[in-house]
Amino acid sequence: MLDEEIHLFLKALASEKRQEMMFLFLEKGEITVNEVAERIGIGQSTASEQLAILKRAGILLSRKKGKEVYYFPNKSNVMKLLQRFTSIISDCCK
Amino acid sequence: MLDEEIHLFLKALASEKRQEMMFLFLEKGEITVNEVAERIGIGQSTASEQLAILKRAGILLSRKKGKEVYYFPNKSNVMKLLQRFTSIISDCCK
DNA sequence: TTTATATATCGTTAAATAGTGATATAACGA
DNA sequence: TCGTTATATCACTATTTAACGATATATAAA
Repeated sequence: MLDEEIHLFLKALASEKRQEMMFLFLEKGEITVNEVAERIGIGQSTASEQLAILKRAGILLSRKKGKEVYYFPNKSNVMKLLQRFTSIISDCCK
Repeated sequence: MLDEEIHLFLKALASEKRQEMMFLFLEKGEITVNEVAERIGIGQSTASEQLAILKRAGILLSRKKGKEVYYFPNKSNVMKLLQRFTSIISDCCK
């Protein structure tokens, strides 16, 4: 149907908690796992797992600095996927 | 976070089955509930429920003709939501 | 090297979602 | 009117997803 990449992307965006997470990055640019857990009000392991989902979906990237891992938006990829999805819809559904 | 409308929209698109459904409309324009059930390979009641989710999410509309209900894409609303979402992302995440 | 901290992964439980068959409702045709 | 068909809704079960605490790994600091 939709290619796998877009499917993963849409799935990742479906959860309210993950949407909240995304929007943390608007303010902060990049954030550590623990910071996300605190700000959203979930456990460390949950935050780690949800961030991994966003990363697999092409929405976030991460870099390790010392013992911390900073996550940050993969904005160009998000825009690319959104545009692809938009044009699929736009070209169809006469 | 995201307004409720966009949240619902993204949630509705998360499921593979609902994505398949959407893409049926690319070919056919409008389809009845039973037709959807057959084409996707799910029961009538499931199709009805999933179509209702897509409708609540602003993705489909329906009209009744005799005893059948035809569903069809609410393309203008989908485009509107997609564009709103795109510009939220685009304006952020420096 | 030992201790402390940050993260990821694992096993489990809880909650949300999707699926089914049965049934109610509404419209059509005999 | 009565039977048939299309859909929606309901009660229930199964599947998926999210959450947690415990633990393993890696880095930093004492």
